[in-house]
Amino acid sequence: MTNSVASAAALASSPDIAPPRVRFAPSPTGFLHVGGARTALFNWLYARKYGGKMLLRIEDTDRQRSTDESTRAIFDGLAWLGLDYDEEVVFQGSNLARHQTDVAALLASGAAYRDFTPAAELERMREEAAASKSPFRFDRRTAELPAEEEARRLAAGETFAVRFRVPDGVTEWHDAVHERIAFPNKDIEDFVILRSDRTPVYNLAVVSDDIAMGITMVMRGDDHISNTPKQILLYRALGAPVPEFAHVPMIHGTDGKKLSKRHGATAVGDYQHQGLLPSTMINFLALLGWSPGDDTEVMTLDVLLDKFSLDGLQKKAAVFDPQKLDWMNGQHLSMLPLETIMPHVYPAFERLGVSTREELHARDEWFRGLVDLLRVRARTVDDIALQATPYFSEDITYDADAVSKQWRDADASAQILMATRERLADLPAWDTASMETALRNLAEELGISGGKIFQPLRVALTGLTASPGIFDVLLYLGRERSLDRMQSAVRFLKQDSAV
RNA sequence: GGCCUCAUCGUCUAUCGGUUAGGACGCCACCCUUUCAAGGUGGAGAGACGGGUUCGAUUCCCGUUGAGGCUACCA
Repeated sequence: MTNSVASAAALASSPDIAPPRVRFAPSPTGFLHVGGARTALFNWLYARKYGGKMLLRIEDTDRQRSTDESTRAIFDGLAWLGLDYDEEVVFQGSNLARHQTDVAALLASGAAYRDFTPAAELERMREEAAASKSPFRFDRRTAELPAEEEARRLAAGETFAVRFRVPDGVTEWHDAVHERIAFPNKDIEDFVILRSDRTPVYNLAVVSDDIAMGITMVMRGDDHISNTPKQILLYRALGAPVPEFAHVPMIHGTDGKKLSKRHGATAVGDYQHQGLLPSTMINFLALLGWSPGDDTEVMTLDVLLDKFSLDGLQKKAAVFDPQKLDWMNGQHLSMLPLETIMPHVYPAFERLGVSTREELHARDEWFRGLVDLLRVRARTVDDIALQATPYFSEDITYDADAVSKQWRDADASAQILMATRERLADLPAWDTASMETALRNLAEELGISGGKIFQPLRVALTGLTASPGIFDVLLYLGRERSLDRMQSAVRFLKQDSAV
């Protein structure tokens, strides 16, 4: 919401908090995952609802796995969904100096210490612990090194990692979705905050950046719950205010396991290319792990914004149901203003080779009318394009089932088709009202039901048994093409009965 | 293994101590109807288990079970 009147109205209903600053912080190591997109959505809704700021931070500190392509996919995905953000995008990798400064401060205050234990040695201890089935916790062997020994090893050029000195006690917080969560500090080991190559580890980088960005509310997946006590400890040691936390539930696949590639499309881009509407994705994702509290289901972004509140956040993981997604897209397809869906329709026609953008624009009014006719019976924009094929291609292929069902008696069908063609050819005007009058009269004269005429005609015109109303089909196909198709059908039927 | 989190129809959810436990997707039937959709009506379908607290528990507490997450000098 960029509209100031609207945001002022939203503010009036906001909780008694200062405008929140939230962030979406994906790591660019794959495509924008639906889970990530939902986290972004909730953050966005929260920021926009309460007049706050939504920031974007790319956590690219893992040089091995981070790619520019992936960063672009995140930007593209957010843009497609219509989730914008404020201020400059922050790239975590460029904050290295600050991260190191923060570690130095922690070292200076005694909140952290140097650990000279070689990685291989740590590995060995971990394996030993695993073998004896006892939990491994760093034994603090280097937590209290005498100053002179430390100086000596430093001078000798020994490498070291920096570990946070976890204090005694219990670390707890009030989570916006889980209420109170507490971790006894004895269960938290002295975790590494700076690697021996002087690069920061995740928890330190996140806290350092969230402090620098002035983040007041951290909303993220609940797989981060166990990172939270470590981060809270870091905030305190750094002398910074601890933000609020909201841990939203995970999204699972149909088998109850964490959503992954096995479950099919998990990248937002996949759905975009399958002809899903962005408003559907938003609507569907919002309802996974959040509820407006009433029975409203099909919603556009502005309605979502109106209804959103932290209270509706769920604790339980939600299963991603592709069937409901499909249904919802069908709802959006028929409910949204035609202008809103048209931009998504043109690319589908091109992608599926049904038509070209130039051709479509050349007779845009006709095209929009056709889309309007088809959208109510489609579930994706690709469906629309596929169903529109008979109105674009020169040739027509008769579906085998359609032929055997509706043209069972070839001679009779040909007779009816010829009579039908004659009446339509004589029509003074090509409009649905005249068509209907003419054909209903014909049916009465022949003493048959309308369906006996409409059904064979539908096959002749589209090759299929399913289509929009038959008069609309005639209208959109046009007089010439309709009459041609009927002629071809008669030819086909006569040939067929001759064999 | 340890720590943390979670638990209402197959799935998404409503319920904030008292309801014939409501809605939606999916499934089935019927209606509408020139077909297919859409729409309408109806149906089958749930409080994991065991203890408490209470006049009364899906709801509050404890335990069990199950599920998920974390457990790196990854993020």
